[in-house]
Amino acid sequence: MSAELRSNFLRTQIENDLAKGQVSELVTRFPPEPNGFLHIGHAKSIAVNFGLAEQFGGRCHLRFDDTNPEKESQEFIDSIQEDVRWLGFEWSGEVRHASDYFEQFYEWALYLIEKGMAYVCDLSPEEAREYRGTLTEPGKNSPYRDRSAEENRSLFCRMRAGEYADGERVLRAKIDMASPNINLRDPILYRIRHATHHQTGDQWPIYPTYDFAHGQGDAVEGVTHSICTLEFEDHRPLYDWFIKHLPVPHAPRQIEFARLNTSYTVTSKRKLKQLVDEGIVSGWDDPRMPTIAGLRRRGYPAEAIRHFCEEVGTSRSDSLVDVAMLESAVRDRLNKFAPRAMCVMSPVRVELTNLLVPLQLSVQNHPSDSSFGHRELTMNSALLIDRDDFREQANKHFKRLVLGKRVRLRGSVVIEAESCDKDENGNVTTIYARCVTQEAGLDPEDGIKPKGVIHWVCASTAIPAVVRRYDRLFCTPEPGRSENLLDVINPHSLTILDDVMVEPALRDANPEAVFQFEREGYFVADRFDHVSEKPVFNLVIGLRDTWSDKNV
RNA sequence: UGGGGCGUCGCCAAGUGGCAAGGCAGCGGGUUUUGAUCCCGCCAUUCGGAGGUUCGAAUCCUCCCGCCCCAGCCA
Repeated sequence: MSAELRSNFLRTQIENDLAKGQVSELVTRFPPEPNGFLHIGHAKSIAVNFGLAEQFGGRCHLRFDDTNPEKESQEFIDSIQEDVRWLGFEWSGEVRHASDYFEQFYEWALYLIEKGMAYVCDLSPEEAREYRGTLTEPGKNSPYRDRSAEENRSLFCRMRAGEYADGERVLRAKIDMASPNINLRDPILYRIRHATHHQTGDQWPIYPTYDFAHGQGDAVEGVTHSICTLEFEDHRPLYDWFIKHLPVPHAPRQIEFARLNTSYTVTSKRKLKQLVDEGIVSGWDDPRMPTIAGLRRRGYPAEAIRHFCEEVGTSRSDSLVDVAMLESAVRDRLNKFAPRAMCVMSPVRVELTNLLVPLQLSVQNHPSDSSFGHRELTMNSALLIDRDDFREQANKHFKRLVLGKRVRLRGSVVIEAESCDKDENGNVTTIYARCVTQEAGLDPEDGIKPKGVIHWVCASTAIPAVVRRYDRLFCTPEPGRSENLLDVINPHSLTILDDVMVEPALRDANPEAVFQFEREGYFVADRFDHVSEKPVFNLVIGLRDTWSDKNV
C-alpha cells in the first residue's frame, strides 16, 4: 500500500501503547454480527482493524458476534468471509465466533453470581422498562435484586437447563440503578431464547447479550485494542466493569471512532432491505447497492475501496464524506489498470468512400503504459460511430465529425464527412466520408488537422452487447434523512442499452474484467450475466467530464 | 432539562503552545490521437462564538452556541 499513512488518533494511541510497552503486539478484531450483508461502512471498519494490524505488525481476528441466533445465519457468515477476502484482507488464525466461548461466558456469569455482582431478575420486559427510569430520572431497584447467591445460582442453572420460557427471567449485573449512564443500570447479561443457533445448535436456551459477550470475547482472544464505533462509547464503562470484576486472562481496551457515512448513500439494514423488497434494485448485490457485493459487481476495485478508506481518514467527528471521493479513488485506480477498448453506444453507419483495401491497425491497449501491449483491429469501409459524434453542422466548440469537416478515428486515419442519408424522420442513417490520410499516425498533407478524435468499431466485425449505465440511486445527498426513501429515488439510476456494438475481442472478456471504453467511461463485464454469446457490461464510473455542462 | 461525544476551507482531514499539511470538489493555464489522463497555478491572515492566561494559542482556562449518541431481553 501507499507509503503515506496519515496520522490519526488511533495510530498515535497505538504507537504510544507500543512504545510504553503496555502491549507487545497489537491485536485487533473485526466483529460483525452475521445478520446481513456487509456494506461500505463495514469496509471502513475492516480497513481500520486489518490496516492497523498490518501497519504495526500485529494480527487481526475475524470474530462473528453471534449472540442473537434468531436474526443470524450461516449464509451471512459465508458471505461476510467472502467479502473480507475480496477486499484483500486475511484474518489471523481460524474464523472465531463469540459462540465458541459460550461455556466460558457461562462460567464467568456464575462467578459474578458467587461474588454477589449478578442476579436473576423476574421482571417482565415492560416492568423492566419502568424500573429502568428515563434519561433524566434514576431507575428503581428490582425487587429481585437481593436474592441470595445460592438462589441466583440455582435459578440461573435452571435457566440454562431450559426450565423457563422465553423472556421469563434474565440474568443482570448488579451495578447502579441510579447511574446517569443507563448502560450501568443493572444491564442484562443473559436472556432466555429457545432458539436453534447456527453454530451451537440446541445446546443453549440462554444467550449472552452483546455487552456481556463482546469484551470477554476480546479478553479471551488477547485483543489489545477493541475498536468500535462512537455509539458504543456509553458502553465503555460497562465494558471496563466486566474486565475489572471478572478473572479474565487479559485486559483489552475499547476505543471508538466515527463510522463512515457517504453522501447519496443509505446503509441502514432496514432501508437497504426496503430497496430489495420493493424491487427498486435487483438484489443485495445490485450494482447500485453500497454493499460490498454490490460495489464488487459494479466493478469498483477492492484497492480503490481500501484507498478511499485511507483517504477519508479516521477521526471521532461525525461526518458525511462526499461520494465523489470514492468515485475519484475508483477512477484513479482504473485509469492505471484498465485496458482501453472501443464501444459504440448508439451506432450510426459510416461509409468510407475511398477506402478500397481494409486497414490492419495495431492499437495501444493503454495510452501511457506500453506493458498493456497492442491489439490488432481491422478497419474496412463500413464503420459504426456514435450518433452523438456527428452533426451536419456545428459551432466551433464541437470537436467531432461535421459535414465538410475532419475528425480522427481513434488509432486510425483522419476522415472528412461528405454527405449523409436521412430517414423520413430526419434521423441520419448513413454518413459518407472519405479518408484524408491513408494510415494511422499521420496528419493530413494539406496541413488541415482535425480538431478531435472519436471512437469507432468496424461494422462487419463488431459484436452486439448490452450496456447497463448506472447512476446514483438517490437524488438527494442524505437520503437516509428523508421521510420516505421512495420519494428520493433517482428514476434514472439505470439505463439499459441493448444495441451497443463493441470490438470483437470483448467477447472473450472474463467476468469482472474492467475496461475503459474510450471517451465513455469504465465498464466491467458483469460478474454473473456476461457470457461470450451475449456480452454484458456495467458502467463502473464515467470519465471525468469538465466539458458537457459548459456547452450546448 | 441526566450522561457521553464532536465542532479546523464547499466535503473529508493533519495539527497536541512557536506562527494553518494533504486529498476531494471548484477555478485558471499547458501537454495530449480519449473534451480522459498528466503537468503547473489559484483556493482558511484563520481554526463554532466571546472572554482570559502567555512574549506567543487551533492547541491551555472560563462561559456560551450548534450538532450527534444513549431509556432493546438488538449489535
